[in-house]
Amino acid sequence: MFFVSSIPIQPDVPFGPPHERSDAARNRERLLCAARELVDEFGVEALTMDALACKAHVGKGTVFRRFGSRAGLMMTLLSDSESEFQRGFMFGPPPLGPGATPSERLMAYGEGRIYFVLENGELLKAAATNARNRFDVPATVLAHRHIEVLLREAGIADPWVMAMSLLSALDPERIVNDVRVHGISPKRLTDSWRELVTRLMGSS
Amino acid sequence: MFFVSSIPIQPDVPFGPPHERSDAARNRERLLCAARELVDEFGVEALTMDALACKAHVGKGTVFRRFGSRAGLMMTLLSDSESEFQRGFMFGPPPLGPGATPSERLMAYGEGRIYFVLENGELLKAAATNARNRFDVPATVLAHRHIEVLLREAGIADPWVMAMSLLSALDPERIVNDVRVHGISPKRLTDSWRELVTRLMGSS
DNA sequence: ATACTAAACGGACTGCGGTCCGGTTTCTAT
DNA sequence: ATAGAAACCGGACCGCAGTCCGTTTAGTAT
Repeated sequence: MFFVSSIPIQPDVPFGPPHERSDAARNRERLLCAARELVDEFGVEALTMDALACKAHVGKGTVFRRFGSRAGLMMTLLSDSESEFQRGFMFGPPPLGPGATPSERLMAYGEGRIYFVLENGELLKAAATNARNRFDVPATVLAHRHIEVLLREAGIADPWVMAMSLLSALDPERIVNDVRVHGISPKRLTDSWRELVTRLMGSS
Repeated sequence: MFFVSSIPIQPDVPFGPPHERSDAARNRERLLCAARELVDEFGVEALTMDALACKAHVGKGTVFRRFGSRAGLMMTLLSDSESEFQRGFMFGPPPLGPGATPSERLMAYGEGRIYFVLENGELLKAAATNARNRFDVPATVLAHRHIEVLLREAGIADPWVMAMSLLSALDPERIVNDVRVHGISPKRLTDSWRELVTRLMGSS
C-alpha cells in the first residue's frame, strides 16, 4: 500500500483542491495513468471517455467530475509540457526569455511554439475541440499576454488584437494541417514566422 | 451510360447534379427550405439533423445522403453569400477587386471578410466543426490562393505559408470570440488588420 | 402497359460526449 | 466509537452525428 503524495501536484486548475479525499486522489491517479497508456498505445483518437473509465475501473461519472470534459482531460495531460514551455518564455534564457529584443523574443516564441505543436499536435487539437472557448483557456491567455507585451514594446497600435491575430497563426490545427496534409517542412513554417515578425516589428 | 456523380463527398453545390431524380430534387428543396426556417427561427445551434429530417418529412438517411454531414449542410446554406463575396474580390471593383495595389486589395479583403464573418459567424463556425478538414474546403482554398497571389506580387518570400498565416487571423471562431466575448469593436479588428497588412507589405 | 435496374428512401442502430441521481465512502466533530 | 454531512461513486440515461440495409420508387427499355 502506498500513499499518494498529499502535495497538490498540479492537477485540476490553480490552487489544487484544498482537501482532496483519498478515494478521489486514488481515482485521479488511476485515470491519468490509464489515459497516458491509452494514448501511448492507440493514439489520442482512441481515448474515449468510456474506454478510459473502463480501463481505470472507474465509473464514467467520475471521469467527468474529475476533468469536466474530454477537452479538460487533454489539457491536464498537456499541463506538464505546457508549463515547461511557459517557463521557457517567461523565465528562461534569451532569446526566448527576457534579455533579448521584443522582435527576437517573438521570433523565438513562434519557433518554439511550432515545434511544441508538432510534438503535441494531436493532444492540442483534442484539447481545443468542443471546449466552450478554446481561446480563454489559461495557457492561451498567458501566451496572448506575453505576445501582447512584446507587441506593445514594439509600438504596435493595438497590441491586444494584434496578439490575437498572431496567436491564430500558430493555431495547432492549422500547423498540423500544413505539415501533415500539405507536406510543408517545419523550417518553412519557422522561416515564414520570422519573416512575419521581422516585417511586423522592424528591427525593434 | 451517363456519368452520374457517384461521389457524395461534396454537397451538390457546383452546377447541380447532371441527372437528379425528381424525388431527390423535391426532397432537396424541402430540406433547404426547412433548414433555413429552423435557423431563422431557433438559430444555428438548434439545427439538428433529426429535427431537420422531421421538419422536412424526410428520413434521416436522406439528409446525410444529400449533404454528407452537418458541416456540409452548413456550407450549402452558406454557398450563396459565399459566392457573392468571392465575386467581389475576384471580379468586383477596386480596392477589393482587380485594379488596386496588392496591399490595398488585401486590406479590403480582410475588411470585407471580417464583416462577412460578423454576419454569418454561427453558420461559418458550424460549417467548420467536425469537417474532416476545415482548411481544404473550396471556399477556403480559393481565399488562400487569392491572398497568396497578392503576397507574391508584394515580394513575400513564402507566399503560400504566409497566406495560411493571414487566413488564420481571419478565422471565424476567433473573430466572433473577440467581438462577442471580449467586446472588441469591428473597427478595432479592421484597423488592426490594416496595420498588419501595412507593416507586412509596406506600400507595395 | 410491363418489366427491370439503379438510385433514392427511411428509420433502426451504433458510438460518443455529457448529465443525473440514488447509493456509498471518507472525514470531522463529539 | 459513533453519527452526520459533505464529497464522491457508478452506471443508467440522453441527445446528437453518422452508418447500414431492406424496401420503395423513378426512369428506361421493350
